[in-house]
Amino acid sequence: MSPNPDLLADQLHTAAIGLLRQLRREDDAIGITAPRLSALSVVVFGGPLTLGQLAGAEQVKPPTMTRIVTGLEQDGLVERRDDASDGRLTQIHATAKGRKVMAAGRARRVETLTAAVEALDKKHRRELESGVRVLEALNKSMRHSRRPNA
Amino acid sequence: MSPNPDLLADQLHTAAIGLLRQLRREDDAIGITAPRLSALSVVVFGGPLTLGQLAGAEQVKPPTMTRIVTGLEQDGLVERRDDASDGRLTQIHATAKGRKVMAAGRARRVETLTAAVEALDKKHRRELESGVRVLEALNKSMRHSRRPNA
DNA sequence: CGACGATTGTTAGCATTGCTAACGATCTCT
DNA sequence: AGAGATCGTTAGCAATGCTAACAATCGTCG
Repeated sequence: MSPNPDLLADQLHTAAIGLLRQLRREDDAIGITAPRLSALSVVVFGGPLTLGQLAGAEQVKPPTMTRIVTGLEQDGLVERRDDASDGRLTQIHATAKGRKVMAAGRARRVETLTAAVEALDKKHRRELESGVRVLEALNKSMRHSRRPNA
Repeated sequence: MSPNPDLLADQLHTAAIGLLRQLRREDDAIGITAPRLSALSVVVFGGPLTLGQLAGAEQVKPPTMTRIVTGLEQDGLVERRDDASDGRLTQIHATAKGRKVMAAGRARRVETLTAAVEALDKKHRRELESGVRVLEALNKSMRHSRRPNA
């Protein structure tokens, strides 16, 4: 019962991959890809922010975020606005449509997952909740303990 | 403390996305991408199997798996062999190098994650373990409850 | 035995994401 | 004013994922 870190890490990895493969399909079916939905979520709930900040939040390089934002903009979900005080900055604002789509998309995005979670009994659901908490903490710690590399 | 399924599902989704973004970077640094490593894992541990079976196991369409296998083959990690009894089938075998790289890759792949897991105290580690168990069950149930679509 | 249909894998072509490198514009500091 | 830093974009590369269309092979049925 004392979890081996290596094994646990590997199992977590595998489980996360499997989960996302499922969800990606759902997202694709909605007509908005996962990275875009994720970015839109940040813009909608995190208020207007610059492209660089958004890239940082999504842990992606600026060129990648430029394209994602362009896509969202073409779909009318976000808006680019020049910053009044600093001409280099581009503020990304959510549009009304963006907010609407986000609400609907968010609901549908996790529909399958929600159904699966609902099927769990209370005990398992609580276990999952604890696990998610730990997972969130894990993400933060990994994000901050950037090592040079291998 | 009774977890709301919607919220929990969404948090899980977000956490899984964040986790994989981290790990993908590690995988990339190794020189083998996540889908390839995952496929290689199946071939190494799941014995020889046909391309179609591999595609099914990885929940990917055959054309996608064709390219992944081609990549692995060019790296000398797997081998294509014609099936003796059915000329349509292509059996995918792991090479010695493939097995070796797998072992090393697997270790390095979860290195960062392992370090993060190791940093957890016993209580949190056990919570994470329970969560992973539930997650695995969740994946299976989602995989089987394929709905038409939205 | 031969032809038709089903199965398997491949090729071709499209879209998306992710990166690095290089550039233009703008700000800041001297 | 000018030098250097910062921000976003463009360009170009690699990889994944899909659908559509094809070739090859198998199995069955007349």
